[in-house]
Amino acid sequence: MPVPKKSAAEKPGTPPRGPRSRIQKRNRQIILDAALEVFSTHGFRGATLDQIAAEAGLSKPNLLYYFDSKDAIHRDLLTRLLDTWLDPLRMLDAQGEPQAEIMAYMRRKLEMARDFPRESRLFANEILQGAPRIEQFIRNDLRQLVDEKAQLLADWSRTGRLAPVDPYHLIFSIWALTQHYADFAAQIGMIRGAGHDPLDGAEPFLEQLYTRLLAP
Amino acid sequence: MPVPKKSAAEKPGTPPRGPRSRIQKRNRQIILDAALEVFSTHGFRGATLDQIAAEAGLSKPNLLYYFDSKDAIHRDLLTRLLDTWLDPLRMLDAQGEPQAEIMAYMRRKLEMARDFPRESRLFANEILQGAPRIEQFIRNDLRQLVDEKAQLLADWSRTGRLAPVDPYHLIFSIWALTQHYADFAAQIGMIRGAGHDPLDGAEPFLEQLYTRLLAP
DNA sequence: TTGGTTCTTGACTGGATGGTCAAACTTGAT
DNA sequence: ATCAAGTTTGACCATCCAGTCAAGAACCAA
Repeated sequence: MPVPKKSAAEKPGTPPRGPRSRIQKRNRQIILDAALEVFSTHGFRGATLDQIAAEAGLSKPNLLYYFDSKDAIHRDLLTRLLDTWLDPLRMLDAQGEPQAEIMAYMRRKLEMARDFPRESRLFANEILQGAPRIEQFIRNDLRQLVDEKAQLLADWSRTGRLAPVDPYHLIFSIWALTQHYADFAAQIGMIRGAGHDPLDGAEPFLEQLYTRLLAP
Repeated sequence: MPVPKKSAAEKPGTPPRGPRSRIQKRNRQIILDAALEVFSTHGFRGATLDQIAAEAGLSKPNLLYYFDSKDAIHRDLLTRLLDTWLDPLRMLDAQGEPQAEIMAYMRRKLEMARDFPRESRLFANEILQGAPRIEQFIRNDLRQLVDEKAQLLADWSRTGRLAPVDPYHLIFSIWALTQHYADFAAQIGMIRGAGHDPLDGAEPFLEQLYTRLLAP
C-alpha cells in the first residue's frame, strides 16, 4: 500500500502557494522589474518573453517557472499598479482647505510621475489600447472615486471656497499635466537638451497655474 | 536579337513611381487609413499585417504590393503626420496680441485632438517607445521651433505683455492638456459615461485656465 | 476583340515567439 | 553526508508573422 506523498505542489511546475522562499521573492521581484521596463515601453503585444528574460538575466523557462504566462506577469504588474494608483486622489480631504488640498494632490501626482515613470507609461499604454484589461477597474473603482471627489470640488466651488470651475476637467487637467512629464519624458528630454532633468521647473509652473486658476 | 522591353517597373512588384493610377491612390489611402487605426492602438510591434489587411478589406500580399514592408507603411504614416504636426505652433504670430495668440494656439491643438485622435495616439505611442523613429525630427525641427517660440513667449513676458511664466512649461502644458483628450479618450469616456463626448466642456475649462494664467 | 499592363491572391518560407518537458543542478533540513 | 524539495535550463513544439512567388483576374488602350 503506497503511502501518498504529502509533499509537492498541486500542479507540477507550479510554485508553492503559501509563504515564498527567499529565492521566490527575489526572483519574482527581478522578473516584475524587468517586465515593467519592457511592457512600459513596448506595450503588451510588443513585448517578448525573451526580452524580459534578457533584461532579468534569467532564462525564459525560468521566467515561466515563476509565472504561468506572459499574460500573468502583465496582469500582476497592472494589479499592483492599480492598488496604489488611486491613493493620491483618495487623500483629497473634505476637511482640508480647498486650494491647499488640490495643490497637494497635484504635488502627489507629480511625485508619482517623478518616482514611477515606468508605471505611468504602463498605464498610458493600457489606455492607448482602449483599456481592455482594466475596463472594469475604470468603470467601477476609478469612476466612483472621481464622481465622489468631483462632488466635493463642486461643493467647494458652490460655497465660494474655490473658483467656479468644472470639477471633472480640473481632475483631468492634473492627470494630463503630471502624466505628461512621465509619458513624454523622451520628447521633453530631446527638446530641453541632455543635461536637463525633464521635470526641472515643472512644480513651480504648475503651482503658478493652479494658484491663479483656483483663487475664488 | 531580342528587343529590350521598354515597359514595366524597375523592380518586379514595385508599383510605378510616377503619377499613380486611380486604383493606386484609392488603395494606398485605404491601407494607410487601416494602418493608422491599428498602429495607433497597438503600437508598431503590437500591430500585425494581417490585422491591417483585415481592417482594410484587402489580402496581405496585396498590402505588400502597395508598400514595400510593414515598416514602410508606418514610416509613411509618421512622415505625413509630422508634416502637419508643427503647423499650429508655427502659426503663433509674433505680431499678434500675446494672450490671444496663445489662446488660439491652444484652440488649434484642441481641434487636432478632436479631429485627429488616431494621429495623436500614433504620436503618443512613438514617444512612449522612446521616439526611436522620429528622434532626428524632434532633436532638429521640433526643438528649433520650440526654442524659437519659447524665445518669443519670454520676450512677451519680459515686456509685460504676458504674465511672467516659464515659456517651455507653458508650451508643454498645452501639449499635455490637449493630447490628453485624444490619448486618454478611452479612460475619460468610461468615467464620464456612454452618452458623453469626452471633449464636452474642455474648451471653456482650458480658456478659463489660461486666461487666469496669462493675464499680466 | 486583342494583348500588354496592372492588380490580386493562394500557397508557401524562414524566422520569431509563447510555452512545454524531462533531466540536471542547488539548497537546506535532518 | 543524505535526500527530497525547490530551482534551472537545453532542446523542443506549435503557432504566428513578415515577406515571397508564380499564376490568375481585371483593366484599358488600340
